[in-house]
Amino acid sequence: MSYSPREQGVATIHDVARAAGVSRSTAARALAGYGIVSKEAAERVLAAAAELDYRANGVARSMKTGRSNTLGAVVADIENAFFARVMRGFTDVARANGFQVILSNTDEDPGAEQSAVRVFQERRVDGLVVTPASLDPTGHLYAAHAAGLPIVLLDRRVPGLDVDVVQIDNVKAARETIEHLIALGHRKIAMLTGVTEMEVSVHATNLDSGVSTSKDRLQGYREALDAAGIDYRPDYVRTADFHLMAAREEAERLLRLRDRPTAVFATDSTNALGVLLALRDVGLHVPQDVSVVAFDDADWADVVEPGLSVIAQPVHEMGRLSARLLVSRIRGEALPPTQHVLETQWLARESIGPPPHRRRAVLPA
Amino acid sequence: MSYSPREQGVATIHDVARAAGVSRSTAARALAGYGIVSKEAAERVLAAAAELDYRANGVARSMKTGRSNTLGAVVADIENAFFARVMRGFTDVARANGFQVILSNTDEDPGAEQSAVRVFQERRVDGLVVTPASLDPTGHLYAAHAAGLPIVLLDRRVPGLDVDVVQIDNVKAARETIEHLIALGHRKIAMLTGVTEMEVSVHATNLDSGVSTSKDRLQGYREALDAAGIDYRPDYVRTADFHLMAAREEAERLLRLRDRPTAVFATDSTNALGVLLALRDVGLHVPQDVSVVAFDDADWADVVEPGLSVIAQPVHEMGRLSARLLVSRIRGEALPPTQHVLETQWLARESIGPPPHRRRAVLPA
DNA sequence: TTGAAAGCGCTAACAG
DNA sequence: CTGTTAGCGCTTTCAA
Repeated sequence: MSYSPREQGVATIHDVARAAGVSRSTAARALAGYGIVSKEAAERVLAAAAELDYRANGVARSMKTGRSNTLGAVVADIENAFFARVMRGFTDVARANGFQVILSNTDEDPGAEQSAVRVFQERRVDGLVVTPASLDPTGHLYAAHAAGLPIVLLDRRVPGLDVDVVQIDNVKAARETIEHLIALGHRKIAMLTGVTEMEVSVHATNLDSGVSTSKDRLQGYREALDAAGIDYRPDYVRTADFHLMAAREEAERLLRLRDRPTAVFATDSTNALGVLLALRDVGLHVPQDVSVVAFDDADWADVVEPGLSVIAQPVHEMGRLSARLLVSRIRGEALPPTQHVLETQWLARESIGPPPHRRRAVLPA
Repeated sequence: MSYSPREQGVATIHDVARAAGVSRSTAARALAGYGIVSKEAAERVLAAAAELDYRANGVARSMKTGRSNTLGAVVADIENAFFARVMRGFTDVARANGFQVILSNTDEDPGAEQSAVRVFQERRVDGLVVTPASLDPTGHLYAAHAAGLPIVLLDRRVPGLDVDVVQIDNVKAARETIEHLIALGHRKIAMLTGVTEMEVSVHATNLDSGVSTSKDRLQGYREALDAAGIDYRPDYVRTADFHLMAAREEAERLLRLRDRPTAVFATDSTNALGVLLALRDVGLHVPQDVSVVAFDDADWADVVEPGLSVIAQPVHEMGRLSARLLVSRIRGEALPPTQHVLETQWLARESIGPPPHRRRAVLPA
């Protein structure tokens, strides 16, 4: 009991070589399948390796080669269906290319993101995919990029960081959605969004310098209102974090406004769920009293009554493309950094309709 | 352009030592904070490290120490909300203890699981959490365990593998759920479940040798029926993989049986969603025509109409406990392997009620 | 309190 | 075709 029990795959290439009666180099060549080895030697090595249950030591290999065959993923929250699906696409492509994926949740906390990036650098990941938690303290991303680490930004941009970005056209998707509601006759359209930089963007003077998903979606919202000559009402724009109960509370506040909106635009599926819960709490009906529309085609969107109209993002493809970009950059196929804008899909279901004809100033019962 | 751009954190401890005018050993001691270093030396080293933006090379450290500070997670499908939440709990505790988490999806494919375990061993992870995709070809888990790698089984057992297991009492939870339906008057109770080992277990003669979540749930289902003197009907037990459309199709088949069940028990939230979709397709109402109950308290369970009654698993705690067990085992606090059975919670909502009084042999319209 | 030196297991010239 | 050799960057005795 005096050794550590952590002697998994205790056989080294040295042991294999000795058992096969060859040198370490020959054993290495036979095992990793490079260089030239005679058939008999290779067979003896492979047999010895099987016999000893040899596992190559990936750590030693990484140390020597400088590559870890590992990709780091820094996501906001793996519990959010959007990120879970994106990661699924990402890991599939990564694995198909021989890369493992290390995962880190930031919970939208820039500090957590910073330390995750640092740890990943120390681990010598070969590339990094990040959904940046903020615009502001991004020095760590610049530094990592400057140090030569391939980075892909997923879902969100960072100003001035010249790397590949995979996202959708959030401004356009939001604008078109709001235009759609306006065409139906709505003029009192509220928006429930995540916290990301909202505090900044709501008060920002120069919106078109904006980045970050929420900021873009807010901009699209405002553009549509502007074009229709509808005044922007700050009290119609609420921010919740990405947790269901927070969304529900904010939504309820929205629905209890004296001048209640006739439509609510939720920027993700958790917020949408919060809106639906709040509508029930308050006793309002969709779409007769309030129309609802949201980003992301959650698996339940077609099961709730009425079906939720959504802007579907190509979640898997966003993950897959991110992985492909990272892999090709790691392989040195260095194209100039590009912003990849994927297409969204509008899925019209039953949760939107014309606004109620008569304004009701008070809530039912 | 002749060097690789992959020179992140190019400064080594050697560079830091030289810049600080000390030896590598002293620099190492100062940086990692062990041994004894004079105050001035430490200060010079730290300053030099900051100046050079030094990042310790974790790969080299792992090579030397034999520890990677990394935990491997082999899960069936990160897109499934259950696993996503479990992983959230797991990564939180792992990170709090200084471990990174490497993730691998198996998609319920034993081959993928096997190669994932192999890769993790090669990467020299310090511990492994696994939701085994099958009972059968588990040689790789035995081998890894025998080689001294700490392993925790999550959600599912494997016969004879003497390691910590974190799960709920699936037999009991299923039995009580079915008993509840029987108490309401149901006698025609169907079950929609995942593929895991169902093919085996449905035809197995010796069910109580069973493992695997689905098998246990099936057993609980059968025990409840037996106790009530209700015959087991194979046509009432359908298996779908964990994808929504497959679940929907199987559920529809169930609902189109001539002798339609009056209640459906779904073993996870995706299957539950499939049942709800199928009910709508077929034009049946919950709970008047059919009662529905499922495992896992999905975030939408309270938003659909009527609210879905569920058996809630302590998802975060399952992940957190798995991580705690792994960490303490890695630290050598070796308790005997234990099976940790966590409590479920029955959340009664509106999706269950008494069966319809009159049997309808044909479907509406 | 510090430095020299050895070595973790592997890969990759290079020489044979 | 095969073996020798020299490290990758770090930690850790062991002497000084």
